[in-house]
Amino acid sequence: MNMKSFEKKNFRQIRYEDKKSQILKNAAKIFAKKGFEKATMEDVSNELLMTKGSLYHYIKSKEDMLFQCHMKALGMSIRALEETLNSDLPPRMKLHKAIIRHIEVITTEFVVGALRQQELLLPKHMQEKVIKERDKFERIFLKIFREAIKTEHSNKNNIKMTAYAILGAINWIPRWYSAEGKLSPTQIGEMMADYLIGKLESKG
Amino acid sequence: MNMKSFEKKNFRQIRYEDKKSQILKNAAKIFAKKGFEKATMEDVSNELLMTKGSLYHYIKSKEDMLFQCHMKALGMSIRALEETLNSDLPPRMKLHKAIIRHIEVITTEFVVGALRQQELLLPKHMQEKVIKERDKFERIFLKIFREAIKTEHSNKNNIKMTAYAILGAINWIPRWYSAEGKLSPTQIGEMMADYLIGKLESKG
Amino acid sequence: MNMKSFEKKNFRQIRYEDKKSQILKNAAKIFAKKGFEKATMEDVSNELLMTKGSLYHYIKSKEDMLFQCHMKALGMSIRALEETLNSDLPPRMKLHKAIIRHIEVITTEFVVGALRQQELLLPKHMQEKVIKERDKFERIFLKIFREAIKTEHSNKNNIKMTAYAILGAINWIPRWYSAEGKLSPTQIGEMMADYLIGKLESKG
Amino acid sequence: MNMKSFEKKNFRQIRYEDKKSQILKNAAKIFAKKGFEKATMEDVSNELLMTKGSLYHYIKSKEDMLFQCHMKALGMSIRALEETLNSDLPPRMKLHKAIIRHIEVITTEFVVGALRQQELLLPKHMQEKVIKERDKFERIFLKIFREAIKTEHSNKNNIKMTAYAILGAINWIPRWYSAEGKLSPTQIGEMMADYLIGKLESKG
DNA sequence: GATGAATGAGGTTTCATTCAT
DNA sequence: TATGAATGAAACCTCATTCAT
Repeated sequence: MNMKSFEKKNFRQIRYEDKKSQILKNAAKIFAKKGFEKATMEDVSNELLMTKGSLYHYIKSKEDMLFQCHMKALGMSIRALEETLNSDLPPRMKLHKAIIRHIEVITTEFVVGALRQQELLLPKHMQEKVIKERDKFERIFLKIFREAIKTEHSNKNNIKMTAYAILGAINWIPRWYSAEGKLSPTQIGEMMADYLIGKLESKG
Repeated sequence: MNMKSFEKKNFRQIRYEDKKSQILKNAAKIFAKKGFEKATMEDVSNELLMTKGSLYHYIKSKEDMLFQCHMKALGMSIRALEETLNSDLPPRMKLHKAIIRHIEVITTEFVVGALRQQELLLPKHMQEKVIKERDKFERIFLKIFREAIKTEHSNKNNIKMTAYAILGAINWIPRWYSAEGKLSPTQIGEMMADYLIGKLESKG
Repeated sequence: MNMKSFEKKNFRQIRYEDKKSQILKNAAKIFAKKGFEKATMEDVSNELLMTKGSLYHYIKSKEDMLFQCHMKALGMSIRALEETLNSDLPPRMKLHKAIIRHIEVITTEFVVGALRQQELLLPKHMQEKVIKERDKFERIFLKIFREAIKTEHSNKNNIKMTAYAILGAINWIPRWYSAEGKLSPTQIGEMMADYLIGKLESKG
Repeated sequence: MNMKSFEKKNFRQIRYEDKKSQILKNAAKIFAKKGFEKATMEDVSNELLMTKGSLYHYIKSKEDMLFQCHMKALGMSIRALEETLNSDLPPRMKLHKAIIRHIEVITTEFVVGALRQQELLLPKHMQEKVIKERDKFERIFLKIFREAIKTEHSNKNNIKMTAYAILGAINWIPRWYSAEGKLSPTQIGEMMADYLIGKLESKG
């Protein structure tokens, strides 16, 4: 393979990845809006101005599409969390930041939020991978959380449940958040973080 | 119509309502487990040891079934809330109780929790009614909440958002709650309530 | 279950089996004419004056249909062979009769012949069952054959290969046999048998 | 066109024919293994380490591919037969040789055998040409056959049918022949020929 | 010549719903 | 009331073929 053909191939690969990414983005949007089962492959292809058949160059099946949306979305959430984990902030601030960042992701990027509801619809073997990834997310969050409350005396149940309470409060946001509302995601994040962490402090 | 036939009809009505109720209960269970679209009418009828056709003596359509499940589930939640609202407890305790009761309902009764995810799948005119009912629920909750924190100075955004945070934390529970876990719904309720409104109480 | 409902159920079962049988018969005919893959479910349903969907009350899939055609056809061949095996004819005559009967089956009944070509198209797990059944057929034929030539000294390879030669000559018949031709299946059978085992008889 | 470009073109033509031949060979193999309809153009191109698109430089369509496979295979069979016909052997030996040669071709070369099953799948106008070629094959075989039994008194029906019996016995071989078996194609040929011609002699 | 991308027609299958018995 | 049978719309997916690069 000479230089030219290499470049050419590379170029095509990029085009391919771009398109695939674009497909997943739109698919996620439509799944979020209509629900996975109600959304048809034609809905997705129409939105992208391609034909149903073309879609199948980029994805293997409708379920594969949902699966990849999930993984991409979870990947985003995880990355946001890891950035925060690896930052130089003091533990309490890390938690604060983590909450805000997650809310930002969940409300703005990639319809992450709405997808959170649709794991059920994946075939088992895909579900397992999604759950594994979701667990990874929760593990990181729990780590940040634990460090933030290290000084306080809480039993294990308490810790885990409180963490879930926080995640629940956050993950529920897409159910009532509207992009047209008065508050920006970041503002909501600030207020939520204040409330959710404030609760912790009151216990100390 | 003589006495006898009247009674007979009445008896039939009861049988009818019983059966219908039983159908909805089972349907909800299956919708919760497989998702509305993946669940077939045959799944539902098999579970009830009847045939697909018979189902239609009791319900109008599959969507109607989901709709009624929703309404029944929301009705339960609302009733639990109203009982609390009308009780003689002090405001702070009412909120505490409301949270616990809602968690109990959501984790034990009628698969209420899982259904919360599936409003999307109803046709618009049904969705509206469900949303109206859900709003009713939230209004009552908000009322209890506001009375509980009356003495504190919070702006409107704060209040509503905090209420949503609480509801989110609760409504998310079915996503991680397992009936086989160590903690009972009531225990979870206690701990959640402590975390979510503990500070309020410490101040109150 | 009272008498009436029992009868009713029985009646329905019979109707069901009848219809299924009819479906398989027609399907086999169409598969034989157009080939399995070229034949569409619509072809089959049209021929039967039903809708595509109705077909699926009786069969699980297109492949299932082909599979059942195979089994039914093989069953016929085997039954014809067993009748001959269990008859009181002398061994030589049994073989003679077996050949004729098989030719009759293969040319007249149920398009057995044409199907013989299409095992390939079944998924592996079905193929195995068909092959098992086909082996059963060949075992019986071989038994009849061996008994017919017991007195002659032949090595094992010879015997098996000769049997296959005979089966091949027969199974190939549907490729050139035309129902409009001058000779009836039975006549063809007589002549074939004469040629294929004539020498044996002259010796016996 | 100067000398150089002429040679160049010639060279290209050869390359082209080579590639085409190779494509047909592989295609036939795959058609034989999976069946024409189950085999995809991608199966074929993968086997050849090219892309789907490239295939179309060499063949016009998938059906055209099957067609050419058929013609090539039949051509082989015919050539083998003609060689035998034109040889100096005595008539009886010619028939003997013809049978053996045909078995050799059918079991070793070019998957001829398996293709024999798939004429059905060609569009009518191609089918006709294949049938014409197949008839040519049968005519030559019949000629050899007739000369071999000239001295014997047989009616016309007898002759044709016996010839078909022989062809059937042979053409069925690929259904049970396995390249790993103990007997070589030639050995099988010898035994088959002995049996099939032996039968004839017994009638004389 | 070679290839990745695009197409679209056509196939199988599912399933909510209706209906005659 | 109950039910097996029938329906038909709609969905997903495949794949031979074409085309621009």
